[in-house]
Amino acid sequence: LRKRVHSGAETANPVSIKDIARSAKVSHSTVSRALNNNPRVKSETVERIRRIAEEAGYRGSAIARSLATRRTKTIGVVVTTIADLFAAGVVNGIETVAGDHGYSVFLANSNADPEREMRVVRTFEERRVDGIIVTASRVGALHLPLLTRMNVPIVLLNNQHPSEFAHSVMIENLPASYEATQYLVELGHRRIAYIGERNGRQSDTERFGGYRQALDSGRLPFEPELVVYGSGTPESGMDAMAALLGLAERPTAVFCYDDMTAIGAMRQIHASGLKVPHDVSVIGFDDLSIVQFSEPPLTTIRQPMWEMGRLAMEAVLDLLSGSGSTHEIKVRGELIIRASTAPPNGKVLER
Amino acid sequence: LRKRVHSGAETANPVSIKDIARSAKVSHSTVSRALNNNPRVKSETVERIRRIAEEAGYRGSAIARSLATRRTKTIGVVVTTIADLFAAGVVNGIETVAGDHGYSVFLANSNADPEREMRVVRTFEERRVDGIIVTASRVGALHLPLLTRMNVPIVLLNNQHPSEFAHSVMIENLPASYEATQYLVELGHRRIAYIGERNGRQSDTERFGGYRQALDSGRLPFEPELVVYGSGTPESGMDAMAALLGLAERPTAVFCYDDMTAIGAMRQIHASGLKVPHDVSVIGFDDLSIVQFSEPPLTTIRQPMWEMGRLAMEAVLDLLSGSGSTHEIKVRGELIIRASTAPPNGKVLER
DNA sequence: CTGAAAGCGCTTACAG
DNA sequence: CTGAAAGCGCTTACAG
Repeated sequence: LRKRVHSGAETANPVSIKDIARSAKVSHSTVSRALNNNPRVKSETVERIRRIAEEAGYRGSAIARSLATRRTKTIGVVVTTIADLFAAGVVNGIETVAGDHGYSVFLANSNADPEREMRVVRTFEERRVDGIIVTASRVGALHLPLLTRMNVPIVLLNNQHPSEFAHSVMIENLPASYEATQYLVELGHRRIAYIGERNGRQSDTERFGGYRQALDSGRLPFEPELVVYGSGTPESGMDAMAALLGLAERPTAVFCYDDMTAIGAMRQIHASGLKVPHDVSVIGFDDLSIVQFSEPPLTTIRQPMWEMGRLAMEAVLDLLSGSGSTHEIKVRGELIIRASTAPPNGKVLER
Repeated sequence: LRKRVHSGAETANPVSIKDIARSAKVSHSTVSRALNNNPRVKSETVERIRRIAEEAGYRGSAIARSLATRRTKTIGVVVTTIADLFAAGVVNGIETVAGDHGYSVFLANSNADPEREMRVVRTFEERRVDGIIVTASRVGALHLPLLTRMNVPIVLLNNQHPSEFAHSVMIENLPASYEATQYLVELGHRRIAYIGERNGRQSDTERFGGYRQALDSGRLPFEPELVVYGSGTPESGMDAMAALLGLAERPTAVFCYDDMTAIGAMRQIHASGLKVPHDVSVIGFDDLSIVQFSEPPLTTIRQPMWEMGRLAMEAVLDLLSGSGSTHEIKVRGELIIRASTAPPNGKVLER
């Protein structure tokens, strides 16, 4: 059996509206109307044309339609990297509802590289995307003005600078972090650390804020030495945790900027011969699908990633329908209690 | 500060080639040539036109260009779900090299739903993508004939049915699985289990094949009761492991279809009060970025996901350049030894 | 209910 | 080196 190998050169032309007009002995205008279910064309004609189109394997050109209608039914999604369960979850939500509404999504990684970011903006402009969703990326901060120029709806998801130019979907960082830290306080912890994210900007500031407020309302002193920074990777979480474990008086609990950091923190604790939660309790943020299977299963704040993606896409759709609304959607996180948290030194909580 | 809220209705037209032709007092043909660096146009003219275009914020329409050139510089990527570290890693590789070559990627989730799969195929046809990459999806199996009809290069990545219609990038399952299992044999294990993936088709068959061959060459009997099936999720890995632990004589080691299954298996072992690797050694497959931080860090077969994505995209580019080559790319897995494997009962290996 | 015509914004032979 | 013209495959007023 000889392989059917495609070569770029031999592309055969797909059948067009004209071809089927010829077969049906009508004008191509009529074909267009029939295929678009225009009520003005006789239903028999519609049927006949559809049948012919079907037989001919006709597939309308979205390109030509876009040019004529000036709508591409396309949205651009930019993420720092898709190889990250948070971004992937969000994109999954976006793509699913986009598809349900006849929209296709262009996915672009920025890799936190300014040049790539510029390229992405440019590409989306040239592709004439109808809308843009930016997920937790620096693109928003740096190039929002450029994106804005395109005059299409832009929705920022957990982005650092929800400016006056764009709509947004954001997790409510502060109350969630407050709740997480407060839970540690209630368990009886007195030395609670925070491992932040150096490049987390507003998200980090807010999560830190919730931590700090919970300490205050628990009447615990704020100890600067208990706040260290990573970069949102397990490796950096390990380093940060190592620093905390090296303290004269080490913390008995640590609240982490995100799950990846928490996973690294747990690894470091174990590598140091200590146990989670007996020696150190750990809380993450995100509730990535895997952390319920970590050892021990991780207590964390759930961010409904898929839903957030859905909300962002729905905001775009609403804006495209001409609604003049402003979308500033706040999503609540939820504390999910698992086995990585316990009273200090494994003592049972009393009161 | 009043928010600038975009409404779908008010879209302003971007500046076109005609607008800048008017400013430059040349024909739009000349503008087109200048912008495309056609050597026939006088370099001063080119410069002047470029400057004007720059000032006017001109951004050429990829839509119009696609219609004229019949090339969209677009490729369609279909995955079962992007919310999966394997798919996400592959897509990251694809998108990065696509972007480097001026291609944009349409991402579509099939969610293993036949209707969605059909829709994806249809969409890619209408969008006139220049090429398609299908990642570990049933789409390949079910709708390859439909995709083939489009007459564009199709590259299957770890797909079940690399048929005669498409090009492929695949991990070499058998030697990798053989190596993993053989490693367990060398450690001294005599009862080695395999947790497969019910829907894994060819991949599962091959990984099982490697397992089986390694048993043979280690002169170990094949015990059907030591082969159980999950579905590639941690939950299913837990169930499968529970079944193995319930055996009269339980295995001392288990080779898993993938890392997600292995993570579930480890969780179950720990939940049963046993230890990895002391009581049961575990090996996964994939080397997802997180498993080096699992407890204990997971021994696994590394699949170079990003590279595989790159290779798939490069194959598409090669085919688009008119090469008549056939691409059947085999990638070798690599055994990464970490702490989830040890001799049975923690005995030190002797010999 | 249907057709002829114009137009969407480009590219590219064909002339000069 | 540059322009006029045709065409890519659709949609959509405008007529009838």
